[in-house]
Amino acid sequence: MDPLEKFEHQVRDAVKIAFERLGTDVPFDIEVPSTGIADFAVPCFPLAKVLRKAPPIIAEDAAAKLPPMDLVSRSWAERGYLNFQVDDRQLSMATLGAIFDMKSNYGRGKVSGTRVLLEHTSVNPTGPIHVGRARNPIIGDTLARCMRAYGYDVTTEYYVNDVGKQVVLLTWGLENIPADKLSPVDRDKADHRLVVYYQRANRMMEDDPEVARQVGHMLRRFEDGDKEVMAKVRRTAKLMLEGIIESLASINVVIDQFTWESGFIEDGSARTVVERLTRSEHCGQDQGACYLELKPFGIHGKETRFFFTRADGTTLYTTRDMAYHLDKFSRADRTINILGEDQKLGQAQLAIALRLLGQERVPECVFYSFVSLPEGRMSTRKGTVVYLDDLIEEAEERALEEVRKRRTDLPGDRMLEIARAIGRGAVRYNIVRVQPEKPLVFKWEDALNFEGNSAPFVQYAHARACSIQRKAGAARGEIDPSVLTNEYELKLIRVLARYPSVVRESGEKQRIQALPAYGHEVAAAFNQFYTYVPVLKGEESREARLALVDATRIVLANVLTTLGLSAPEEM
RNA sequence: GCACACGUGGCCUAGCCUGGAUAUGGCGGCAGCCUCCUAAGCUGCAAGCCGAGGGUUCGAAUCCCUCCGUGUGCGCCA
Repeated sequence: MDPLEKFEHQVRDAVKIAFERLGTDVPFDIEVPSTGIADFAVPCFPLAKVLRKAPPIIAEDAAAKLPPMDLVSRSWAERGYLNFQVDDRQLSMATLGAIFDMKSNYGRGKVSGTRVLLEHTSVNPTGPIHVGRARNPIIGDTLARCMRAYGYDVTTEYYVNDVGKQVVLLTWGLENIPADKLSPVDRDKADHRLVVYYQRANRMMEDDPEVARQVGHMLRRFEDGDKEVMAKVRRTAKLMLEGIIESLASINVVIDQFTWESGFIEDGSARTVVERLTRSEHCGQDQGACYLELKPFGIHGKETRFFFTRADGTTLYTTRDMAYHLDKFSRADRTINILGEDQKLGQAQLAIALRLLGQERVPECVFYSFVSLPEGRMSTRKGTVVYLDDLIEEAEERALEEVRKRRTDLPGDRMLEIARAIGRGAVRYNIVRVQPEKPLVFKWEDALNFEGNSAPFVQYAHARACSIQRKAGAARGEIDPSVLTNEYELKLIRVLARYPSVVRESGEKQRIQALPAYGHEVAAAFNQFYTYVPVLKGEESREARLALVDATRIVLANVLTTLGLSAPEEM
């Protein structure tokens, strides 16, 4: 339930009537002025041509022809715009009414029943997640939450890459490298314990042709479908995955399902894709390897051929990915992939190939730019990586310092709990607040920012609201919103009223960065209210103000939850 | 070379899809605010040819074209 809806409808109806009285029925826009000059505005410029009059005159004329509106307190013409200010009392009642009716559901859209399969993360199980890759689960999980809030039936999925040289190499390393030849493990966690084998195996393969031969042999057995090798590799991937899942859990990312790449080899569906593609008129062969010529489909570059088998007939990653997408289409109405920008060409090729298979559906993709370090690109080999686990640990430690400074009264475990909420939240918030397609340079000072536009800023406002409520004691009876008349109260109410439209923006249009921005706006409006308007000593306004605090608390909690952040009751 | 993205005060960023009033916030800087609900807060000040140039339009940060800069891709890798 959107409290602003009925106001906008009334404005629209009234403007339609006014324009008709001026002799036109051209469609018009209603906008929300960014300057805050009015609640709604209708630009009259497009009518100038039709009515052969200057826009300011049209606005004046139309303003004079507006029918009476009970939800609007003021309407006026200004610089070619028709402006409207909604009635404060009506708005307060509608907004607080909607929030108290819906509580934790305030802002949610209608349940649509549309099944969405959202694939995200899907990092190769060869090492711990580093902050470059961490953009993926954070964007994916936040988008999933936003879409659920808007009413979609969302399932998240991780596509586990347990096929190919990387995991085979890691598996070889686990079997053949004695523990005493390894560099020390920096963290007692499955992925960190295993990655040293991967790094070591990589070096050994480069230096020693015999190792390369052994790994090559293992890979061939794997691709021939050797059950023993496949099971071994899968076990390795599973082990690594445990560590990755643990890291994800620490930033509140939970994945609903895991699909294993090797499954598409086992069940023959990758093979079926090959057979069907081979029948395409665009299919060609180069020394036994099959490809599609994609030049006619707008693919540019040095290589326009899209290979889907090797010379020995075995399938490639993209072939299996096609089988995976056909499987996804059978399970959901919409499929969304969160991918790094390096996947763009691959996805374009995939989309064309799927169409050649007769598929009308194509996956929707959200691409994000890479996170780099000030000194350049992250690379596991060069050791220029920051692991997500290290970032989280650092964030929590920094947060704990801050909590200790402020709250000497709390027991240690409570401090730790709050520090966790803050540290982890700060990490997520700082990733989602910028558009995915913008490049991101990782800087500790930004990632650990606890003030201004940050998660702790929003969480702090929530904690303040809770604190007032704790001190207020028993709940009130009926409240009269018409006593909420000062500028801080009204500003806050106007912000709270917009939440449903922000959920629509982030969930339907997939612009998740709108949500943290809105959270900041609510918190800022509340902090101003908090500074200048006494609540507990609010005398005859006390009950109404307590209701406003409660409404704000509900909205802040809803925003935080949808962002995957916790809403601490004290900080 | 070709393709795709990004370029907004010293730094980071919203707005771009769907053109409209004075371009959104934050960090940093400067100056203030705690006998009163948690100062992770609040107030004020300084700081912008919205990468450059052209076009479309009554009107362009927003749409189109060219150029410059940065990133990414163009494997019988995954």
